[in-house]
Amino acid sequence: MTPRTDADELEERPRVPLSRKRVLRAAVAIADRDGPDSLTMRRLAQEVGVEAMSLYHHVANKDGVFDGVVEVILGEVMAAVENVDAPPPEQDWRAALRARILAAREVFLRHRWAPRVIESRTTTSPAVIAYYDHVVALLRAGGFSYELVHRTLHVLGSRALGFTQELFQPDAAPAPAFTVMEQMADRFPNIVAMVADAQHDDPDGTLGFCDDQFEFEFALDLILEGLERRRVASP
Amino acid sequence: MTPRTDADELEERPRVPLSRKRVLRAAVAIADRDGPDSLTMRRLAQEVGVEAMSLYHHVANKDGVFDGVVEVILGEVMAAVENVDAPPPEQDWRAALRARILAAREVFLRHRWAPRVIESRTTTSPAVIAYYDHVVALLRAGGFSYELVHRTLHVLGSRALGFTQELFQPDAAPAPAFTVMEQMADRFPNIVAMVADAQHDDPDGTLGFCDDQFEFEFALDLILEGLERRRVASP
DNA sequence: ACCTGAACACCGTTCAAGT
DNA sequence: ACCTGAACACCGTTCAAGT
Repeated sequence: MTPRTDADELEERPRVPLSRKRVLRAAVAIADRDGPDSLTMRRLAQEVGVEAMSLYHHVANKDGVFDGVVEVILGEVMAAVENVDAPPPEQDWRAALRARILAAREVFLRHRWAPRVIESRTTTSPAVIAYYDHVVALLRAGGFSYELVHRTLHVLGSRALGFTQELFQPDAAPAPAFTVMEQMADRFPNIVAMVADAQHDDPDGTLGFCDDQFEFEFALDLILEGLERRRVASP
Repeated sequence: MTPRTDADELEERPRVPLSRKRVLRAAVAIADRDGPDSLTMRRLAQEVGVEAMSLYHHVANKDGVFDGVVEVILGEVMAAVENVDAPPPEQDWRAALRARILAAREVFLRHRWAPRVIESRTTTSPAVIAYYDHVVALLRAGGFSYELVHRTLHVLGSRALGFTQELFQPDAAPAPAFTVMEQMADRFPNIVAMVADAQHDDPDGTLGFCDDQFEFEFALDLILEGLERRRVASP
């Protein structure tokens, strides 16, 4: 890739022809800035300096845009995972997988909207399958039977890619005021008590109630431990 | 509830006034039949025999419809969980929670589109929070510290409600033909090998490659085991 | 080959008007 | 109070026409 190409792709000169890659990069940029809901064909066309109908020469339709966006994100995941520094899986599969998952996770911290888009696809992207293919290889190298590999994919689910879709965040509202807590206490007494207990341990709230990274690693390690236990138990 | 009321609600007489409950029940019916994407205000109005604009007297807007749909579904979950036959959590928290989660899961097997709708809500439904409040109470009765309860909610995630959103189903295509397998083998050699191994164990394919219920319980038990281990380890 | 303008069929939602 | 018809501002997508 020459410097000239980069410059042409960044500036919006009518000369450089529209390409699928440029369309998809613009789509990711819009989602990063305003979220995936604001990604419309008209807006995307505007971003690349063209009329909406021109996009259809490079993508089949709007679903095709989202499919392409998933490809782009998984390209970033693959790059992050390949650069990981970890022991070979034959020696320590747990450390090898853990390091890769946490590296993949960093991509989704940069694109927090991406999990939702990936889960919205009706057919699984080949790029996602390719990622899981690598996970299968790693687990096999770590001494897993195919059967246990298969179960592992189900147990990990999207966590293998480095994200979990939380549908309930106890600390969604950052440290709600006491009055709000009192109102909530009627309907959700146990959760309110749990939050109050955590605030007792950390009165300044400096740590934040949910340390996402800590919680992610806690859950991941619990699961990896259970898998190792089953691996050594079965021949 | 008298028989007369039931009849009035089933038939479409102009006499029985529109109500929020009737709107939401119709919304669930449409989603059950054709999926949540086909749930539009105009279609929903048609289902209850009214013009689209009349709906706005009973729901704030389309988001309000989906919020209400989540309420309806969680009503079914609560009913299913209350009828569960399990030991009290003080005696065996694992059996108590497991039975409730599997009961909740049955609701989502009846409404397979519901997980997607629940996860699409930007603010967590109070009905969902109420469900998790019960889970917190159960774990506390089972001897969990508030800190471990909190972590448990993160580890379980939506599995506490009885579903997991799989983004990769190895058997999505039911037993792909050999030629397709050969093509896939280039890109996904390890997954293809895994599927082939499973077919070797079950040549007729009668079991199906992924037994959803089996996989769900395998993952759930692995997690519950890890949680119990941590519960007894911490004071 | 690539891009465009006008148009179509659909949305969610508003508003003033009906009963 | 509850429901409606017409209208508005937006979609994704098609099509025939431009260069």
